[in-house]
Amino acid sequence: MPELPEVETIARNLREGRLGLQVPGQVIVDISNDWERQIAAPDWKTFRCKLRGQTILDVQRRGKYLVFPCTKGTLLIHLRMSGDILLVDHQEPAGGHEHTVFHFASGWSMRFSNTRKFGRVWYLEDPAEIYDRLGPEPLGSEFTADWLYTELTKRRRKIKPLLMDQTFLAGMGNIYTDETLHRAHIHPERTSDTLSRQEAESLWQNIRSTIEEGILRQGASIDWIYRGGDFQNTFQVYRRTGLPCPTCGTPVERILVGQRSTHFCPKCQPETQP
DNA sequence: CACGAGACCTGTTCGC
DNA sequence: TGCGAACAGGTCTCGT
Repeated sequence: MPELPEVETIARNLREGRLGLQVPGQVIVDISNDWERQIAAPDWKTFRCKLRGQTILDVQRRGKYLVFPCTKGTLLIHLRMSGDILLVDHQEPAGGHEHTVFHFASGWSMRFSNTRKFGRVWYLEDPAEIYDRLGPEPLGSEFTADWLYTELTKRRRKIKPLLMDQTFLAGMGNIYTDETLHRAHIHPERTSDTLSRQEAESLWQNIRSTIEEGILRQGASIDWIYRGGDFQNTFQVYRRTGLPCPTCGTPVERILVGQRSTHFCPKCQPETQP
């Protein structure tokens, strides 16, 4: 589910107290867990032991990871497809999918709701081991049009799976990739090294503007997972199969690319370079 | 190196 | 109405 804009929104909400509690400054008195596989590293016992008593100093984001720097090490959470973070009073009855709960000294709990159990939690002395495997941030200064063009040229991969490869670029998911490629008029199956300099420039521009708009709109809320955002109201192609392309009226098509549902306009995004 | 298939999970929606 | 199939915002591993 959550891609960069949704994770960024959650991080800001937790950091700024928009869910009723500011997480920075909270002291973790204990952690409970009813599904150990959710703890990716270290093992659950060590995780609980090491994190108990620590203070959360901040809430940040890197790629699609939520990052909680603590007194000693760093807590990281990846929400994957169906994860969410809830802040509630200790007394609040538990939902059915909250497998890891952080109990704060303030009487509040931070619960990791994770319906499909894909999400994972880490406690690391040094988060570099996660960061090192991630590509640049789309809104960061290392991600330039020059860099993108050069890197596209070095590979011969379909553009959509490449943009979603977190080691290439950190944060793009299925929604934002489909919307970005539509805005840039690039077919999702174009091979990366066939993009012209001008197309790479447009792609760079549209990656940034799509992500920025997603953050401004506080992400997308679709299906039964409501996150408060309204980016879904601006979708041009994502999950709009058969509906007219807002630009040219041609029905939006759905194909599979890299096993992922892919939506595009066959007229605005031709397979061959115009 | 690039790609496809399968795995990991539960819930909702769709088609007959 | 009921029931199985398809599908869902992500990532990992394995085989070709």
